[in-house]
Amino acid sequence: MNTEAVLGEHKAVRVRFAPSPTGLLHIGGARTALFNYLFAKKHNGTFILRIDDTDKERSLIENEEEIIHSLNWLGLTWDEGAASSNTPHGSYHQAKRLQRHLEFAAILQKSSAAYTDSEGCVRLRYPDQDIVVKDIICGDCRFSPNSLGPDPVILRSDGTPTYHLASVADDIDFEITHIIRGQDHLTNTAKHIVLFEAAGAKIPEFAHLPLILGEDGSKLSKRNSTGYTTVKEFREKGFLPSALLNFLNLLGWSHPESKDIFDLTEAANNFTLERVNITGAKFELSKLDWFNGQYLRALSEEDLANITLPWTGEFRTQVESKGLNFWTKAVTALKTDIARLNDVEKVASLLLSEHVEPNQESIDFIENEISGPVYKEVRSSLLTILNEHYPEEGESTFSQPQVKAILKLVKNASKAQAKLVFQSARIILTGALRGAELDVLLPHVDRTLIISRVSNSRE
RNA sequence: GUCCCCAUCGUCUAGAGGCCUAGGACACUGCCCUUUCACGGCGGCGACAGGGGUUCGAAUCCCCUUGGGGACGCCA
Repeated sequence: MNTEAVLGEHKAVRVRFAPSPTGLLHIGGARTALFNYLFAKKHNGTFILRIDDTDKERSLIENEEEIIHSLNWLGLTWDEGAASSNTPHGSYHQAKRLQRHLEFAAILQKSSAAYTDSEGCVRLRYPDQDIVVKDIICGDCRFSPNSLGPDPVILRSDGTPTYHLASVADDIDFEITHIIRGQDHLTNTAKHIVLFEAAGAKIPEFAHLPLILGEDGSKLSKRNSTGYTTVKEFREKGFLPSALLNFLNLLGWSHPESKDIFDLTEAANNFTLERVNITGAKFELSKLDWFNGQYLRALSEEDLANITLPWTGEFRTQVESKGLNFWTKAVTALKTDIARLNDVEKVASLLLSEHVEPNQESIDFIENEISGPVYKEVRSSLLTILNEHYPEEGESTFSQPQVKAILKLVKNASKAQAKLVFQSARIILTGALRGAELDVLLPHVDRTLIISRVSNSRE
């Protein structure tokens, strides 16, 4: 049971990602979509998007739109299915395939593979023998029918199909060859195998992916209070799709050459289900932050400017009026200060504010009995020195050598430790103890702004 | 509770009997670069859950214990 054997049969690989629009796309779903995508690409197969909207009450069109938006944002494009122009099998929305599902249920009832219960539901009848799920990742899992709970409902008392029926019917009709989904579906798969057999259909290959766990070690869900879990949230927090994808790719899979940073093409070329782990993986945000930094810093100047511009927030108009050239140079110089895109507004503020509010760390510094006096001294000497210096002819900003020279004068005007002097200057000019180098930042800030920051700073 | 699955550094993982005094990445930390932060570079800390087997030899195979997770819906 391995993919090589399947390849040997020269059967065209067809996989599907089948989200339910009862919620948004969360990262577990995104990882499932990713692995389906990679498997399809690796085998020159077809990646299909199906919308599992059999729960009429809770399925929302907004959710469906957001799921599709998220998949597109990630770049996980599908070859066939919902929201695609390629739809050889008709609708890929389960709700629209009601007739087909009812037909399937009727066939099952006729062959007594299913029966109507006292409540009016149609249930699948379990066989007497154990059901074995043959899984590429998990190996063989044997279930005795009575351990799977009551016979699964396939038609509700109102006559509508449930997930089990609709999913299997569509997997058969869409000629799905490999079902790649989360391990939480393992027992469902046992039920589905019964359905496939009752339908006389070929049973697809299965691969159950390890679960992505929250920091507390339990299944990551929307209810998980720690951090964010939906792709939408990651997008809004300023993560790059490339970084999120790379991070997700390494949750349960490893590159054969132990590479850490690779794109979708590289992953697809090397992807095999045999390299997928069986153990659940905890999600750790700090690693995602690292990936984000790596991808952000690898961006070209042009891409960096274009991607960061919409994140300038309240400074956007000002940035745009100063021009793309200004922004490109400034954001490139300050890119080591950006971890997530929502840090960009802070960077814009450092370039354009007349006044900077010191953060708590800085206030402590100002109020400290050792550093406080240095701060005061630096503040007044900075004011004096700046009043005597002007940018070169025709410029509104100091050049980097000028900034360096000014800082040197400030440093020499004090007998205090260089470190304290520079930290003081940093607080006065940026409001923070940490951040970009002053001689990198200041050449992008107008002299008038610099002076007003100093005079507006705390005394 | 019943059934299924799992178990290598704090985290993600490499590892398919000797190449393992267990490798990499994140995090943490030290040094260098920097008259300040970061980025970067070079180091450090840090794991085969426990116990029995099998074997000349086990992180790797088997069993038990313990621990963890998942599933048991007219949700998907």
